[in-house]
Amino acid sequence: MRSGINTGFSVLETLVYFYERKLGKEFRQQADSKQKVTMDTQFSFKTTHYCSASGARTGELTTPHGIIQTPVFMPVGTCATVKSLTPQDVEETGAQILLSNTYHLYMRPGHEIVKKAGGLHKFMGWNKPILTDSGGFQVFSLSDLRKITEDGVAFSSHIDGSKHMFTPEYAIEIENALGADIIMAFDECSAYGADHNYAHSAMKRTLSWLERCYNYHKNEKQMLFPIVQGNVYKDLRLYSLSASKEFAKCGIAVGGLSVGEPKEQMYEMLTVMQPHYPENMPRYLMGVGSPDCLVEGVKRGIDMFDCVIPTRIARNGTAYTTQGKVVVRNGIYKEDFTPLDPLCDCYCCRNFTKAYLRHLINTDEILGGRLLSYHNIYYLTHLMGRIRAAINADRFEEFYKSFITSPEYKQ
RNA sequence: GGACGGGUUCCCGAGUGGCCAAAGGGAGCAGACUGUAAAUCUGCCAGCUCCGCUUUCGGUGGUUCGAAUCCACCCCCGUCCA
Repeated sequence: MRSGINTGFSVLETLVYFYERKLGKEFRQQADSKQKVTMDTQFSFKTTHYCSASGARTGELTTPHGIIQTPVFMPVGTCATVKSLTPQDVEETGAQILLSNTYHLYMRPGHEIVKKAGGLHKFMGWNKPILTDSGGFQVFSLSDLRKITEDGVAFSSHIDGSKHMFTPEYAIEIENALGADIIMAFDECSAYGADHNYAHSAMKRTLSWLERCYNYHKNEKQMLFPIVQGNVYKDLRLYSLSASKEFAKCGIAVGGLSVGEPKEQMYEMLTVMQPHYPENMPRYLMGVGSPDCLVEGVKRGIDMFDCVIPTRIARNGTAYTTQGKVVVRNGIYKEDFTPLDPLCDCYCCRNFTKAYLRHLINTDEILGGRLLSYHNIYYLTHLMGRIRAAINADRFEEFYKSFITSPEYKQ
Protein backbone atom coordinates (compact mmCIF):
# COMPACT_ATOMS: atom_id res chain seq x y z
CA MET A 1 0.00 0.00 0.00
CA ARG A 2 2.96 2.25 0.49
CA SER A 3 4.86 0.96 -2.49
CA GLY A 4 4.59 4.26 -4.33
CA ILE A 5 6.17 6.05 -1.46
CA ASN A 6 8.81 3.43 -0.92
CA THR A 7 9.86 3.59 -4.54
CA GLY A 8 10.36 7.27 -4.11
CA PHE A 9 12.80 6.82 -1.31
CA SER A 10 15.97 6.37 -3.26
CA VAL A 11 15.30 9.51 -5.22
CA LEU A 12 14.54 11.38 -2.06
CA GLU A 13 17.55 10.07 -0.29
CA THR A 14 19.63 11.29 -3.13
CA LEU A 15 18.07 14.66 -2.61
CA VAL A 16 18.93 14.54 1.05
CA TYR A 17 22.53 13.80 0.36
CA PHE A 18 22.57 16.60 -2.14
CA TYR A 19 21.14 18.99 0.36
CA GLU A 20 23.40 17.84 3.13
CA ARG A 21 26.45 18.36 1.01
CA LYS A 22 25.51 21.52 -0.79
CA LEU A 23 23.24 23.28 1.65
CA GLY A 24 23.18 21.54 4.99
CA LYS A 25 26.90 21.36 5.44
CA GLU A 26 27.13 24.73 7.10
CA PHE A 27 24.71 23.68 9.79
CA ARG A 28 26.53 20.47 10.49
CA GLN A 29 29.82 22.24 10.73
CA GLN A 30 28.41 24.93 12.95
CA ALA A 31 26.83 22.38 15.18
CA ASP A 32 29.92 20.25 15.41
CA SER A 33 32.08 23.18 16.28
CA LYS A 34 29.86 24.20 19.18
CA GLN A 35 30.44 22.95 22.62
CA LYS A 36 27.90 20.16 22.96
CA VAL A 37 25.44 20.44 25.79
CA THR A 38 26.10 17.47 27.97
CA MET A 39 22.89 15.78 28.82
CA ASP A 40 22.32 16.07 32.51
CA THR A 41 22.14 12.73 34.22
CA GLN A 42 18.53 13.56 35.05
CA PHE A 43 17.71 13.01 31.38
CA SER A 44 17.74 9.78 29.44
CA PHE A 45 15.73 7.95 26.86
CA LYS A 46 15.68 4.28 26.21
CA THR A 47 13.50 2.32 23.88
CA THR A 48 12.00 -0.69 25.53
CA HIS A 49 10.34 -2.47 22.62
CA TYR A 50 10.16 -2.25 18.86
CA CYS A 51 7.34 -3.38 16.64
CA SER A 52 8.87 -5.69 14.06
CA ALA A 53 6.47 -4.72 11.32
CA SER A 54 6.30 -0.92 11.63
CA GLY A 55 8.05 2.06 13.17
CA ALA A 56 6.12 1.73 16.41
CA ARG A 57 8.15 1.48 19.59
CA THR A 58 7.83 1.94 23.31
CA GLY A 59 10.28 3.78 25.46
CA GLU A 60 11.01 5.57 28.70
CA LEU A 61 11.93 9.22 28.84
CA THR A 62 13.45 10.24 32.13
CA THR A 63 13.16 13.89 33.16
CA PRO A 64 13.84 15.83 36.37
CA HIS A 65 10.15 15.53 37.20
CA GLY A 66 9.68 11.88 36.46
CA ILE A 67 9.71 9.11 33.92
CA ILE A 68 7.42 9.20 30.91
CA GLN A 69 6.28 6.04 29.20
CA THR A 70 6.18 6.54 25.44
CA PRO A 71 4.34 6.75 23.12
CA VAL A 72 2.65 9.46 25.12
CA PHE A 73 -0.12 11.97 24.66
CA MET A 74 0.40 15.33 26.35
CA PRO A 75 -2.65 17.41 27.26
CA VAL A 76 -2.32 21.12 26.60
CA GLY A 77 -2.38 23.72 29.34
CA THR A 78 -1.59 26.83 27.36
CA CYS A 79 -2.08 29.37 30.14
CA ALA A 80 -0.64 27.18 32.88
CA THR A 81 -3.89 25.28 33.20
CA VAL A 82 -5.54 22.49 31.29
CA LYS A 83 -8.74 24.43 30.83
CA SER A 84 -11.32 23.61 33.51
CA LEU A 85 -9.28 20.83 35.18
CA THR A 86 -7.28 20.81 38.38
CA PRO A 87 -3.81 19.26 38.26
CA GLN A 88 -5.26 16.49 40.41
CA ASP A 89 -7.88 15.80 37.75
CA VAL A 90 -5.24 15.80 35.05
CA GLU A 91 -3.11 13.36 36.99
CA GLU A 92 -6.11 11.09 37.50
CA THR A 93 -6.70 10.95 33.76
CA GLY A 94 -3.31 9.30 33.42
CA ALA A 95 -1.51 12.24 31.85
CA GLN A 96 2.24 11.97 32.37
CA ILE A 97 3.33 15.34 31.06
CA LEU A 98 1.67 18.64 30.16
CA LEU A 99 2.36 21.21 27.51
CA SER A 100 2.27 24.91 28.26
CA ASN A 101 3.00 28.00 26.24
CA THR A 102 5.79 30.57 26.15
CA TYR A 103 3.88 33.24 24.26
CA HIS A 104 0.82 33.15 26.49
CA LEU A 105 2.69 33.01 29.78
CA TYR A 106 5.00 35.79 28.66
CA MET A 107 1.94 37.93 27.91
CA ARG A 108 0.18 36.98 31.13
CA PRO A 109 1.25 36.85 33.89
CA GLY A 110 4.79 37.39 32.56
CA HIS A 111 7.62 34.87 32.76
CA GLU A 112 9.35 36.82 35.53
CA ILE A 113 6.36 36.31 37.77
CA VAL A 114 6.34 32.60 37.04
CA LYS A 115 10.05 32.52 37.81
CA LYS A 116 9.50 34.34 41.11
CA ALA A 117 6.78 31.84 41.95
CA GLY A 118 9.46 29.18 41.79
CA GLY A 119 8.95 28.10 38.20
CA LEU A 120 5.99 26.80 36.25
CA HIS A 121 5.69 23.51 38.15
CA LYS A 122 5.27 25.28 41.47
CA PHE A 123 3.22 28.11 40.01
CA MET A 124 0.56 25.79 38.62
CA GLY A 125 0.84 23.02 41.14
CA TRP A 126 1.87 20.28 38.74
CA ASN A 127 4.81 18.17 39.85
CA LYS A 128 5.18 16.00 36.79
CA PRO A 129 7.06 16.89 33.63
CA ILE A 130 6.15 19.95 31.58
CA LEU A 131 7.01 20.89 28.03
CA THR A 132 6.75 24.47 26.82
CA ASP A 133 6.09 25.44 23.25
CA SER A 134 8.19 28.37 22.14
CA GLY A 135 5.63 30.67 20.58
CA GLY A 136 6.41 29.30 17.14
CA PHE A 137 2.86 28.11 16.70
CA GLN A 138 1.60 31.63 17.33
CA VAL A 139 3.62 32.72 14.31
CA PHE A 140 1.07 30.63 12.44
CA SER A 141 -2.09 31.01 14.50
CA LEU A 142 -1.71 34.75 15.07
CA SER A 143 -0.53 35.42 11.54
CA ASP A 144 -2.57 38.61 11.31
CA LEU A 145 -0.88 39.98 14.40
CA ARG A 146 2.78 39.47 13.65
CA LYS A 147 5.58 40.39 11.32
CA ILE A 148 8.46 38.02 10.58
CA THR A 149 12.02 39.13 9.99
CA GLU A 150 15.22 37.15 9.91
CA ASP A 151 15.91 38.35 13.42
CA GLY A 152 12.62 37.17 14.88
CA VAL A 153 8.91 37.89 15.07
CA ALA A 154 7.22 41.13 16.13
CA PHE A 155 3.86 40.29 17.70
CA SER A 156 1.00 42.63 18.38
CA SER A 157 -0.45 41.21 21.55
CA HIS A 158 -3.79 39.48 20.99
CA ILE A 159 -4.81 40.89 24.36
CA ASP A 160 -4.12 44.61 24.08
CA GLY A 161 -2.31 45.15 20.78
CA SER A 162 0.98 46.10 22.43
CA LYS A 163 4.17 45.27 20.51
CA HIS A 164 6.51 42.44 21.55
CA MET A 165 9.60 41.20 19.79
CA PHE A 166 10.30 37.48 19.97
CA THR A 167 13.79 36.46 18.93
CA PRO A 168 15.08 32.91 19.29
CA GLU A 169 17.23 34.11 22.20
CA TYR A 170 14.34 35.80 23.94
CA ALA A 171 12.08 32.77 23.49
CA ILE A 172 14.73 30.62 25.17
CA GLU A 173 15.18 33.19 27.92
CA ILE A 174 11.45 33.02 28.62
CA GLU A 175 11.45 29.23 28.49
CA ASN A 176 14.43 29.14 30.85
CA ALA A 177 12.51 31.34 33.26
CA LEU A 178 9.43 29.14 33.06
CA GLY A 179 11.58 26.12 33.80
CA ALA A 180 9.82 23.33 31.91
CA ASP A 181 11.60 19.99 31.58
CA ILE A 182 11.44 20.13 27.81
CA ILE A 183 11.60 23.36 25.85
CA MET A 184 11.00 23.88 22.17
CA ALA A 185 13.16 25.83 19.77
CA PHE A 186 11.59 28.98 18.34
CA ASP A 187 10.38 28.14 14.86
CA GLU A 188 8.25 29.40 12.06
CA CYS A 189 5.28 27.17 11.45
CA SER A 190 4.37 27.97 7.84
CA ALA A 191 0.77 27.69 6.76
CA TYR A 192 -0.64 24.93 4.60
CA GLY A 193 -0.80 26.32 1.10
CA ALA A 194 2.58 28.06 1.23
CA ASP A 195 4.48 27.45 -1.97
CA HIS A 196 7.75 25.57 -2.08
CA ASN A 197 9.73 28.73 -2.29
CA TYR A 198 8.22 30.26 0.83
CA ALA A 199 8.23 26.96 2.71
CA HIS A 200 11.90 26.64 1.89
CA SER A 201 12.78 30.08 3.23
CA ALA A 202 10.65 29.54 6.37
CA MET A 203 12.37 26.21 6.95
CA LYS A 204 15.82 27.75 6.49
CA ARG A 205 14.91 30.56 8.84
CA THR A 206 13.77 27.99 11.38
CA LEU A 207 17.15 26.29 11.12
CA SER A 208 19.00 29.53 11.59
CA TRP A 209 16.82 30.28 14.62
CA LEU A 210 17.46 26.76 15.88
CA GLU A 211 21.16 27.40 15.93
CA ARG A 212 20.62 30.61 17.88
CA CYS A 213 18.36 28.81 20.35
CA TYR A 214 20.93 26.07 20.73
CA ASN A 215 23.72 28.52 21.39
CA TYR A 216 21.72 30.62 23.81
CA HIS A 217 20.30 27.75 25.84
CA LYS A 218 22.53 27.04 28.80
CA ASN A 219 20.25 25.44 31.35
CA GLU A 220 21.17 21.78 31.49
CA LYS A 221 18.09 20.97 33.49
CA GLN A 222 15.99 21.59 30.41
CA MET A 223 15.99 19.58 27.21
CA LEU A 224 15.88 21.63 24.03
CA PHE A 225 14.03 20.01 21.12
CA PRO A 226 14.61 21.25 17.57
CA ILE A 227 11.55 21.42 15.32
CA VAL A 228 11.59 20.00 11.81
CA GLN A 229 9.72 22.16 9.33
CA GLY A 230 9.31 22.00 5.54
CA ASN A 231 5.56 22.17 5.13
CA VAL A 232 4.27 19.39 2.84
CA TYR A 233 7.40 19.19 0.68
CA LYS A 234 9.35 15.97 1.03
CA ASP A 235 12.69 17.43 0.04
CA LEU A 236 12.34 20.26 2.54
CA ARG A 237 11.27 17.90 5.30
CA LEU A 238 14.26 15.67 4.72
CA TYR A 239 16.63 18.57 4.56
CA SER A 240 15.19 20.12 7.70
CA LEU A 241 15.36 16.83 9.54
CA SER A 242 18.89 16.20 8.49
CA ALA A 243 20.05 19.66 9.53
CA SER A 244 18.03 19.69 12.77
CA LYS A 245 19.48 16.38 13.89
CA GLU A 246 22.78 18.06 14.49
CA PHE A 247 21.20 20.17 17.21
CA ALA A 248 19.08 17.41 18.67
CA LYS A 249 20.64 16.17 21.87
CA CYS A 250 17.64 14.86 23.77
CA GLY A 251 14.75 14.77 21.36
CA ILE A 252 13.43 16.05 18.08
CA ALA A 253 10.07 17.41 17.03
CA VAL A 254 8.11 17.54 13.82
CA GLY A 255 6.14 20.75 13.48
CA GLY A 256 4.07 22.41 10.81
CA LEU A 257 1.74 19.46 10.28
CA SER A 258 -1.96 19.14 11.10
CA VAL A 259 -2.37 22.75 10.10
CA GLY A 260 -5.08 22.14 7.50
CA GLU A 261 -3.47 19.71 5.07
CA PRO A 262 -5.24 16.44 4.24
CA LYS A 263 -4.30 13.69 6.67
CA GLU A 264 -2.86 11.59 3.88
CA GLN A 265 -0.38 14.33 3.20
CA MET A 266 0.67 14.46 6.83
CA TYR A 267 1.09 10.68 6.90
CA GLU A 268 3.15 10.89 3.75
CA MET A 269 5.51 13.40 5.36
CA LEU A 270 5.87 11.18 8.41
CA THR A 271 6.54 8.14 6.26
CA VAL A 272 9.20 10.00 4.33
CA MET A 273 10.98 11.13 7.50
CA GLN A 274 10.60 7.88 9.40
CA PRO A 275 13.87 6.21 8.37
CA HIS A 276 15.91 9.32 9.17
CA TYR A 277 15.14 10.17 12.79
CA PRO A 278 17.85 9.79 15.39
CA GLU A 279 17.23 6.43 17.09
CA ASN A 280 18.25 7.25 20.61
CA MET A 281 15.85 10.03 21.39
CA PRO A 282 12.10 10.67 21.37
CA ARG A 283 10.35 12.06 18.32
CA TYR A 284 7.55 14.46 19.02
CA LEU A 285 4.79 15.18 16.50
CA MET A 286 3.48 18.59 17.46
CA GLY A 287 -0.19 19.46 17.56
CA VAL A 288 -1.54 16.04 16.72
CA GLY A 289 -4.11 14.29 18.81
CA SER A 290 -7.15 12.83 17.07
CA PRO A 291 -7.30 9.07 17.69
CA ASP A 292 -6.63 8.12 14.08
CA CYS A 293 -3.63 10.45 13.82
CA LEU A 294 -2.17 9.15 17.08
CA VAL A 295 -2.24 5.58 15.87
CA GLU A 296 -0.93 6.50 12.44
CA GLY A 297 1.80 8.57 14.06
CA VAL A 298 2.95 5.78 16.34
CA LYS A 299 3.05 3.46 13.36
CA ARG A 300 5.44 5.91 11.74
CA GLY A 301 7.79 6.05 14.68
CA ILE A 302 6.42 8.95 16.73
CA ASP A 303 6.83 8.83 20.51
CA MET A 304 5.17 12.03 21.73
CA PHE A 305 2.04 13.97 20.80
CA ASP A 306 0.15 16.96 22.10
CA CYS A 307 -3.15 18.47 21.06
CA VAL A 308 -5.82 20.88 22.23
CA ILE A 309 -8.50 18.85 20.54
CA PRO A 310 -9.68 16.70 23.45
CA THR A 311 -10.23 19.70 25.69
CA ARG A 312 -11.56 21.99 22.99
CA ILE A 313 -14.14 19.60 21.58
CA ALA A 314 -15.08 18.76 25.16
CA ARG A 315 -15.98 22.37 25.88
CA ASN A 316 -17.92 22.37 22.63
CA GLY A 317 -19.89 19.30 23.63
CA THR A 318 -18.16 16.37 21.96
CA ALA A 319 -16.55 13.25 23.41
CA TYR A 320 -14.22 10.64 22.00
CA THR A 321 -15.32 7.15 22.94
CA THR A 322 -14.53 3.54 22.14
CA GLN A 323 -17.84 3.56 20.22
CA GLY A 324 -16.92 6.61 18.13
CA LYS A 325 -17.56 10.30 18.53
CA VAL A 326 -20.46 11.30 20.77
CA VAL A 327 -21.81 14.81 20.27
CA VAL A 328 -23.64 14.92 23.60
CA ARG A 329 -25.20 18.22 22.59
CA ASN A 330 -27.37 16.41 20.07
CA GLY A 331 -31.05 15.76 20.68
CA ILE A 332 -30.82 11.99 20.45
CA TYR A 333 -29.21 11.92 23.90
CA LYS A 334 -32.03 13.82 25.60
CA GLU A 335 -33.24 10.69 27.32
CA ASP A 336 -30.11 8.57 27.06
CA PHE A 337 -29.39 7.51 30.61
CA THR A 338 -26.34 5.45 29.74
CA PRO A 339 -22.71 6.52 30.23
CA LEU A 340 -20.75 8.35 27.56
CA ASP A 341 -18.63 5.30 26.92
CA PRO A 342 -19.73 1.91 28.23
CA LEU A 343 -16.14 0.64 28.18
CA CYS A 344 -14.66 3.60 30.03
CA ASP A 345 -14.08 3.57 33.76
CA CYS A 346 -13.26 7.24 34.22
CA TYR A 347 -14.95 9.33 36.89
CA CYS A 348 -17.29 10.87 34.31
CA CYS A 349 -18.39 7.57 32.81
CA ARG A 350 -18.78 5.90 36.20
CA ASN A 351 -21.06 8.60 37.54
CA PHE A 352 -22.94 10.45 34.83
CA THR A 353 -25.24 9.80 31.89
CA LYS A 354 -25.30 11.28 28.43
CA ALA A 355 -28.63 12.91 29.24
CA TYR A 356 -27.07 14.69 32.21
CA LEU A 357 -23.93 15.71 30.31
CA ARG A 358 -26.12 17.01 27.49
CA HIS A 359 -28.10 18.99 30.01
CA LEU A 360 -24.92 20.52 31.44
CA ILE A 361 -23.55 21.42 28.02
CA ASN A 362 -26.85 22.80 26.77
CA THR A 363 -27.34 24.95 29.84
CA ASP A 364 -23.75 26.25 29.59
CA GLU A 365 -22.87 24.85 32.98
CA ILE A 366 -19.09 24.80 33.42
CA LEU A 367 -19.23 21.29 34.81
CA GLY A 368 -20.20 19.99 31.37
CA GLY A 369 -16.99 21.07 29.65
CA ARG A 370 -15.05 19.98 32.68
CA LEU A 371 -16.40 16.44 32.80
CA LEU A 372 -16.03 16.00 29.04
CA SER A 373 -12.46 17.34 29.19
CA TYR A 374 -11.67 14.88 31.93
CA HIS A 375 -13.13 12.02 29.93
CA ASN A 376 -11.49 12.98 26.63
CA ILE A 377 -8.03 13.22 28.15
CA TYR A 378 -8.62 9.98 29.99
CA TYR A 379 -9.65 8.39 26.72
CA LEU A 380 -6.54 9.56 24.88
CA THR A 381 -4.05 8.73 27.61
CA HIS A 382 -5.62 5.29 27.85
CA LEU A 383 -5.56 4.91 24.09
CA MET A 384 -1.81 5.49 24.32
CA GLY A 385 -1.67 2.90 27.09
CA ARG A 386 -3.41 0.38 24.84
CA ILE A 387 -0.95 1.20 22.08
CA ARG A 388 2.03 0.73 24.40
CA ALA A 389 0.64 -2.55 25.65
CA ALA A 390 0.14 -3.77 22.10
CA ILE A 391 3.68 -2.86 21.10
CA ASN A 392 5.15 -4.49 24.20
CA ALA A 393 3.18 -7.64 23.51
CA ASP A 394 4.28 -7.71 19.84
CA ARG A 395 0.67 -7.16 18.82
CA PHE A 396 0.82 -3.66 17.40
CA GLU A 397 0.07 -4.71 13.83
CA GLU A 398 -3.03 -6.57 14.95
CA PHE A 399 -4.03 -3.67 17.10
CA TYR A 400 -3.58 -1.31 14.18
CA LYS A 401 -5.58 -3.43 11.75
CA SER A 402 -8.40 -3.77 14.19
CA PHE A 403 -8.32 -0.11 15.20
CA ILE A 404 -8.50 1.37 11.72
CA THR A 405 -11.73 -0.48 10.98
CA SER A 406 -13.31 0.37 14.33
CA PRO A 407 -15.57 3.35 15.08
CA GLU A 408 -12.74 4.76 17.17
CA TYR A 409 -10.64 5.52 14.14
CA LYS A 410 -12.77 8.03 12.27
CA GLN A 411 -14.17 10.21 15.01
C1' G B 1 -68.04 51.44 33.60
C1' G B 2 -64.14 55.16 31.65
C1' A B 3 -59.04 56.61 29.67
C1' C B 4 -54.82 55.20 27.56
C1' G B 5 -51.41 51.28 25.86
C1' G B 6 -51.02 46.56 23.55
C1' G B 7 -52.01 41.61 20.87
C1' U B 8 -46.26 39.79 15.07
C1' U B 9 -43.89 33.28 12.71
C1' C B 10 -41.79 28.15 19.49
C1' C B 11 -40.47 32.61 23.13
C1' C B 12 -38.90 37.84 23.50
C1' G B 13 -39.10 41.64 20.11
C1' A B 14 -38.50 45.18 15.48
C1' G B 15 -41.66 46.48 11.59
C1' U B 16 -46.94 51.29 10.85
C1' G B 17 -49.47 50.69 2.64
C1' G B 18 -45.56 47.72 -1.89
C1' C B 19 -38.11 46.75 -1.13
C1' C B 20 -42.02 41.43 4.23
C1' A B 21 -42.19 34.77 4.84
C1' A B 22 -41.42 39.63 8.05
C1' A B 23 -34.87 42.85 11.44
C1' G B 24 -32.44 41.33 15.95
C1' G B 25 -32.06 38.19 20.13
C1' G B 26 -33.27 33.54 22.57
C1' A B 27 -34.68 28.55 22.31
C1' G B 28 -34.40 24.37 19.06
C1' C B 29 -31.76 21.35 15.25
C1' A B 30 -27.19 20.13 12.86
C1' G B 31 -21.91 20.80 11.42
C1' A B 32 -16.81 22.28 12.36
C1' C B 33 -12.77 22.28 15.81
C1' U B 34 -5.41 18.98 15.62
C1' G B 35 2.09 22.86 19.12
C1' U B 36 -5.70 27.12 22.24
C1' A B 37 -7.09 35.09 20.36
C1' A B 38 -11.99 29.05 20.82
C1' A B 39 -17.12 27.34 27.31
C1' U B 40 -15.78 29.31 20.10
C1' C B 41 -17.36 29.53 15.12
C1' U B 42 -20.75 28.19 10.98
C1' G B 43 -25.37 26.67 8.86
C1' C B 44 -30.74 25.67 9.25
C1' C B 45 -34.95 27.43 11.67
C1' A B 46 -43.87 28.54 7.97
C1' G B 47 -44.93 24.79 4.19
C1' C B 48 -44.46 22.85 -0.73
C1' U B 49 -44.12 19.58 -6.63
C1' C B 50 -38.52 25.10 -3.63
C1' C B 51 -35.25 29.93 -9.93
C1' G B 52 -41.79 29.53 -8.38
C1' C B 53 -46.14 28.75 -5.48
C1' U B 54 -49.25 28.33 -1.03
C1' U B 55 -50.67 29.67 4.04
C1' U B 56 -48.99 33.46 8.17
C1' C B 57 -48.68 39.05 11.87
C1' G B 58 -55.81 38.18 17.89
C1' G B 59 -60.97 37.42 14.98
C1' U B 60 -64.44 38.92 11.22
C1' G B 61 -65.64 42.20 7.52
C1' G B 62 -64.05 46.45 4.60
C1' U B 63 -60.86 50.38 1.83
C1' U B 64 -56.91 49.69 -1.94
C1' C B 65 -53.97 47.56 -8.01
C1' G B 66 -51.60 45.97 -3.26
C1' A B 67 -52.57 45.47 4.03
C1' A B 68 -48.80 42.86 9.62
C1' U B 69 -49.27 48.09 8.49
C1' C B 70 -55.49 52.13 6.99
C1' C B 71 -61.11 51.73 8.59
C1' A B 72 -65.34 49.27 11.39
C1' C B 73 -67.04 45.96 14.82
C1' C B 74 -65.78 41.99 18.06
C1' C B 75 -62.40 39.01 21.47
C1' C B 76 -58.40 39.05 24.76
C1' C B 77 -54.16 41.38 27.85
C1' G B 78 -51.78 45.50 30.75
C1' U B 79 -51.75 50.20 33.43
C1' C B 80 -54.41 54.04 35.56
C1' C B 81 -59.24 56.35 37.02
C1' A B 82 -64.21 55.40 39.08
